[in-house]
This record gives sequence, C-alpha cells and structure tokens, in this order.
Amino acid sequence: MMDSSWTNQSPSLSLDLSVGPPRSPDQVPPDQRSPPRKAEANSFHACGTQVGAIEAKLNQISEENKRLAEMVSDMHMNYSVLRGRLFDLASIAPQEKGSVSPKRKRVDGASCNYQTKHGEVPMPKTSKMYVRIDPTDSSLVVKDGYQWRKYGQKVTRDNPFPRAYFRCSFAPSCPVKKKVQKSAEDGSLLLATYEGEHNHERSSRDEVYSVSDHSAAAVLPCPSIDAEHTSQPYDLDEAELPKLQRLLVEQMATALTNDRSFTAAIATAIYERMLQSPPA
DNA sequence: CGTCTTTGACCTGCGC
DNA sequence: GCGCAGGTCAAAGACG
Repeated sequence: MMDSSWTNQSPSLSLDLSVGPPRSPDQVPPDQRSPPRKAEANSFHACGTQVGAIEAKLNQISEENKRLAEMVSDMHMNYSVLRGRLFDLASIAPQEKGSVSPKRKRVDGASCNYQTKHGEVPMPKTSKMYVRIDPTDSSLVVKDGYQWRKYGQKVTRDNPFPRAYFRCSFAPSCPVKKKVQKSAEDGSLLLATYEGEHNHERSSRDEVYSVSDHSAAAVLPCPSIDAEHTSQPYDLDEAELPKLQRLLVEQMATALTNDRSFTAAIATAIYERMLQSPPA
C-alpha cells in the first residue's frame, strides 16, 4: 500500500533520540559541530535549558506523531469500510446480471424480510464482518468472542468456497446464527454474516479483535448489503465501534513504533527540523 | 462419556 | 408438481 522506499534512502537514519551523551564530533558535520568543551563547561545552565527545550520539542513531536497515527487509523477504517462495500457490490453484481435466479435473493436472509402467511415480519438484525485470514486456512473460524456450534456446511452456487452455518452455543436461549464463507474474489477474506443479537455476554473476551493474533489480523465490521432494510445506513455495532477504533489506534501505534524504518525517518525529520530552528 | 464436527439427506420457498 | 438452491437436521465419527 505505502511506498516505503523513501524511508530507506539514507543508511544513517537510525538516529538515537535519547537525551544522553552527545555524539562524537566526527559523526557531526563540521559546520554543525558544537563549540569547544571548555565553553560547554562554562554554560552548564544554558545546556540545561537546551535539554528542556529539546524535551518540549520531543513532546510536541510525540503529540504530532499521535495525531498522525490517529489519521492513519481513520484512513485504514475508511479503507476497510469501502473495501467491504466493494465486495458487497461485487457479490450483488452477478445476481443483477441474472447469473443467479432472482427468487433466490428473496430467500437470502441477509437481504430480505422473512415472510409469513400473515405478511412480513421484521428481519432479525443482520450484520457482516470481513476477516483477513491465511488463504490456506480452510477452517472457516471467525474469532469473535462468542462460542458457536456448527450445524451445517454447503457449497453455494455463486461461490466456489463452502459456506458454514453456525448457531450460538447458548441456543435455544440465544437465537443468533452466523454464516461464514470465503470471499469468491479474495480467498484470504472471510465474510461472516450474523443474524440476530446475543442476549448474553461474550464467552471469551481475549479473542475479540486480538491485536497479536495473526490468524485473524483484521476483524472489520462492514455494512450490510441491503442497507434499505436496516435502521442505519451502515449496520455497524455501535457499541463495538469505539472499542475497535481504540484498538486499531493502539495497533497502529504499536506497529509504527516497532517499525525501525518509520522511527528512523521520524528521527531524521526531527533532527533536520531541530537543525533548521535550534532551540533558543 | 459428553461435546463438537462432518456430511449426506431432507425440508422449504419460489417460479414456471 | 417439478426443479433449483439455500437452509437445517441428525447420525456417525472424532476428540479430550
């Protein structure tokens, strides 16, 4: 996604930001070298204020970094939602072209209301999640914090990958069901369709949006295909959204701070800026 | 032994 | 009534 070549332009990017002993003079360009040490010793107080100024600058840049991380997180969220919409549209398109009988669309619970002899009954709330998985992983397992019992698997017409049917293990007291199927376009993407709402707590919180879990590196709620049958244009679980956003921010911040080239690039930028406008 | 998964059979809703 | 396709059931087997 991001061209990282710019971060590798200079091998000397690994600048030590710690406020510690100064670098040896031969590491510093002649025109930027500090005055002789005798002068330094005479201006101990001035040096202290300089350190304070640098710390303030670092704090300011740290704040800036935080804001940037949030912006990246927002962009990632938007990208995920748009990607979800794209897959939704891509999955609808063949049906509109007539490759799937329109009568089937009626039966598809994600996009219609249940019908009875007495008329239409409101659909149970449906929501969708896209989960990034290892393409070789065929387990169709979505770690969402709830316990599920698989009760069926079926190969559907519009998708070469099998669809798995799950019921909440608290059934029949909990009516929630979910269908899990790999995306026909992208075998590394799992689409989980949830029907109904849980009437109990999650059974294992540590599996929800696990940052360290690479088997489910990105669990992303996405809008339902048929927004006109939902009360909200985007059928996201609003209670989960702030938590998800916070976790994404944390994840991005962790990823960025663990990325040596990124921290090196930031360090270089700080260094250059400090050289341009030395603390008063 | 209890729980869960697998999988073929069966059920259901729909258009013709 | 038939055919189609999605959804569900339930027996058998696996597993801890």
